[in-house]
Amino acid sequence: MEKLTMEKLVNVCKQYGFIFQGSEIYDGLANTWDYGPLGVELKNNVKKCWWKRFVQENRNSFGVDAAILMNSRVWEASGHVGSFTDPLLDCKSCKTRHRADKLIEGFTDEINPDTLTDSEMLTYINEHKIPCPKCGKVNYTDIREFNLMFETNRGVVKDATNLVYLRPETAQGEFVNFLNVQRTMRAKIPFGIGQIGKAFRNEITPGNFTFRTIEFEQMEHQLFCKEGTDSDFYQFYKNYAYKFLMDLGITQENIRFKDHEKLAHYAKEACDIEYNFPFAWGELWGTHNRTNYDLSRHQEYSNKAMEYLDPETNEKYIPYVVESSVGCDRLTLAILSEAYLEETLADGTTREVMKFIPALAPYKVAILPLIKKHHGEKALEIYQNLSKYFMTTYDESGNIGKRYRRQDVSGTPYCLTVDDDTLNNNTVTLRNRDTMEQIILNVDEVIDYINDKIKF
RNA sequence: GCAGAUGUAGUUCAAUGGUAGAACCUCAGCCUUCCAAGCUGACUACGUGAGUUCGAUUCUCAUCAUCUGCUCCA
Repeated sequence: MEKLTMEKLVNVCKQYGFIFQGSEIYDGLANTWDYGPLGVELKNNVKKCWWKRFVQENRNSFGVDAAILMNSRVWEASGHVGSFTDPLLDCKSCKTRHRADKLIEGFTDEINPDTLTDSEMLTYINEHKIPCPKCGKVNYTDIREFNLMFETNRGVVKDATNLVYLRPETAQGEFVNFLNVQRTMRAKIPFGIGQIGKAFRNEITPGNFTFRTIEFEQMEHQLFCKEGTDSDFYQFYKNYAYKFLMDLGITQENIRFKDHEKLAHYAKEACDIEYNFPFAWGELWGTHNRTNYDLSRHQEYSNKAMEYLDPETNEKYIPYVVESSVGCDRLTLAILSEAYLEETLADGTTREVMKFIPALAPYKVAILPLIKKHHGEKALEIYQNLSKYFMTTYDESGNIGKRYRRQDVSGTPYCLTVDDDTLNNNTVTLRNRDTMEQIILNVDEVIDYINDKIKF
């Protein structure tokens, strides 16, 4: 089968109700996307599975849902106000855009561009005649700072004193609540805080479908531990993430580890799991050993002790943090591209099918009356009952084969047909999307049967 | 933000300086006891704005969006 193209995937998502362009009737807004009826179910299921694995199933792990708007001093402490900006300049000769700090970095090791102001960087570049990487000329515009944080204003009057930011990452919400969680949950180190939430970045670059968007959802887990145990936990969470992806049905050939060549200033160790998206390999999941950088910074900026008192040794220390961070939208995109198949069946016909694992499937079961006139009433009755337990859909339009195909491309793992036997003996036929096998069940057994299959 | 390409029903494609056809999909009806069958009918489109013109979906410009490549990616 030929490789799935991004264009095809976008089309399928739109056509079958997974993902639509944001604000579409107004010609959209670049890099925003809306999840449709099937997409929101899929994404919610992704979140449920993650939460289960990273919060629910670990007695030393706790969830939070922090506010998107935070005191601006949080972002001063995190470094985002100062350095979440790109110093950009354009080459006037060939119209390419470059980062001033990267130009200097590539030119010399003698000077750290982070210590220079914009005008000093520009002066340095021009004095040393650092050539444009594209055309080799030295003919640059001025440097313009581009801050990736969205800004808004608290209160009715817009001025600098009430500037607030939409959070560019969710992690700070876990850090600032470290003490609250530790105290209220009586947590002992090592313990973790998990969070799922939106973050916002004013990206200027286009982004392959939902891969890079200006508003996105992160699923993050911060493990607070003692220095010395951090590297072991770092290794553990790398593998834990990998295993989770396998369990979601991602194929091994499509993911790989990639260690960061250059570490961020806070990080001791950092590794990405990349996914082989239809457009290219792309970063999906980061595992970072952030040391005690974040909590130390918050201690410094807030003047609150971010220390943990070890009850056994009476030792006080600022914990190390091992972060496991995955983009929910990217993971959902990976799952979508993984699931879509154009399949040739044994009888030579073809079908489009979304092969999600049952736990991720938007609808778990479709109720199909074989003949609308004869079986519709009974089928609706079954629908009403099953929909109390899981997402159930109902379709009475067209012949039975057509309805199976519709469910195939929606990713519904089970189709339940209601026929004369249902009316006479209370049995239904359950058809499996992947194997095409049909089994006969008593209608009362269906809930238990499906609940067992959709367990994650 | 740069360069290139693209923009006609939900989708895939036509035609045309005198406002557009089809197939599939969808919906309704008939038929149908298990994998896209058949019959009848219905709905739906020239991305947006300006200019040229008697008249623009068609030509020009702008804009918006998407795709590909740069660039970027704590």
